[in-house]
Amino acid sequence: MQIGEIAARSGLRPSAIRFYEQIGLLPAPARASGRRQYDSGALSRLALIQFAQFSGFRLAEVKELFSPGVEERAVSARWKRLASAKLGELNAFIARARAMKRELELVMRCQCMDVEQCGRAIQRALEGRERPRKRSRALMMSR
Amino acid sequence: MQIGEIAARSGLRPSAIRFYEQIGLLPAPARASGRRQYDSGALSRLALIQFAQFSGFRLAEVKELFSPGVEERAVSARWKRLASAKLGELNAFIARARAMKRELELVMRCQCMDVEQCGRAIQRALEGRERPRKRSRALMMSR
DNA sequence: CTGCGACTTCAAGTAAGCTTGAGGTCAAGC
DNA sequence: GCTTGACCTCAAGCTTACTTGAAGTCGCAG
Repeated sequence: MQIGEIAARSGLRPSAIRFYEQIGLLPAPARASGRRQYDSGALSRLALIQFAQFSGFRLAEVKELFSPGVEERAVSARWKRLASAKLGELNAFIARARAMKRELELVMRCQCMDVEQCGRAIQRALEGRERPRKRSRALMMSR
Repeated sequence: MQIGEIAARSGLRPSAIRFYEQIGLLPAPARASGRRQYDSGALSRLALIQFAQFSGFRLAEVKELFSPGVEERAVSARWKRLASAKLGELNAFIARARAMKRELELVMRCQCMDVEQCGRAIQRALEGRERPRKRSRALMMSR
C-alpha cells in the first residue's frame, strides 16, 4: 500500500500521515524506490490514533499511549491512566461550558443602548461577584 | 491613568491592552509625552471585553459587538444575535463533550496488551458504527 | 548627572495539528 | 521521448490571544 491508498482507507490526508511519521507517532515504513510502503498494521495504528483523537486525546498523549513504560506494559493500563485524567478535564470543561451558558442567558436580557453603558452595567454587576478569573481559550469548534 | 494602572485595575497586562488597541478593539487614548492616558470609560470597555471573553466570545466577535451596524443600533440587539449563535455552538460543544465521555468510559474497559491488538479491536468496533467524522480541535483547557 | 522604573515601538515567538507551496523524482502510458 | 499523476523533501503558513525581547525614551529621586 502506498501513502495515497492508506490515506483513502483511513480517511486521512497523505500530508497528515507524513506528519505523524515526522513527530514519531507512526513508525517509518519500508520504502520501494523512495516511496513509503504500508501494511495493515499501519492501518490499525491509524485507526487507533483517530479513535483516540476523537475521544479527546492530543497527539502527545497518543504518543504516550504508544510508548511502553517500565511499569505499564499493557496498553490497557496506559489507556486507563490517560482516560481517567482526561475524564477529569472533560468534567471541568463541561462545567465551564455550563457557566458560559448561564452568562449567555443573562446577556440575552441586556437592554443597553451603547457600549459604554453596557460596560458600566457589567462593572457594577461584577462588583458583587468576584471578577471572572480565567478566560477560556479556544473552547469550541470542530472542523 | 497610565497603562500600568488601568492594567492593574482591570487585571490585564499592559501588553494585552496595547494588543487590544492594535487590533482596534480599544480606541487609541490621548497621550501625554508619548504615554497613553486612560479614563474610566476605557475601564468599562475593558470590563465588557473581559466579560464577553469569559462568556465564550472570541475577540473578533467582541469587535463586532462594539461596531454599530446600520440596523442594529442598540448594543443589546447585537448581544442577542451573537449570544444566540454562541448558545448553539455551546450546545453542540457540550454534546460533543458528552460523546467523548462515553468513548472514554468504553476505553476504561480495554483489555489490550499491545498497540496493534488495540488498533485491530478498534477497527473491528468501527466497522459497525460509521467511523468518527470530525475530530475535535483543542476542546479543553483554561489558562 | 546618574540611575531607576515605567513607559514606548516593532518584530518575532508560543501552542496544536496539520496544510500548502516550491521544486524535484519516478514509473507507466502514448 | 514526453506527459501525467503520484510521490518525495523541506520550509513556511494557518489560527487565536497574547507574550517576550530588543532597543530606545521619559521624568523624577538622590
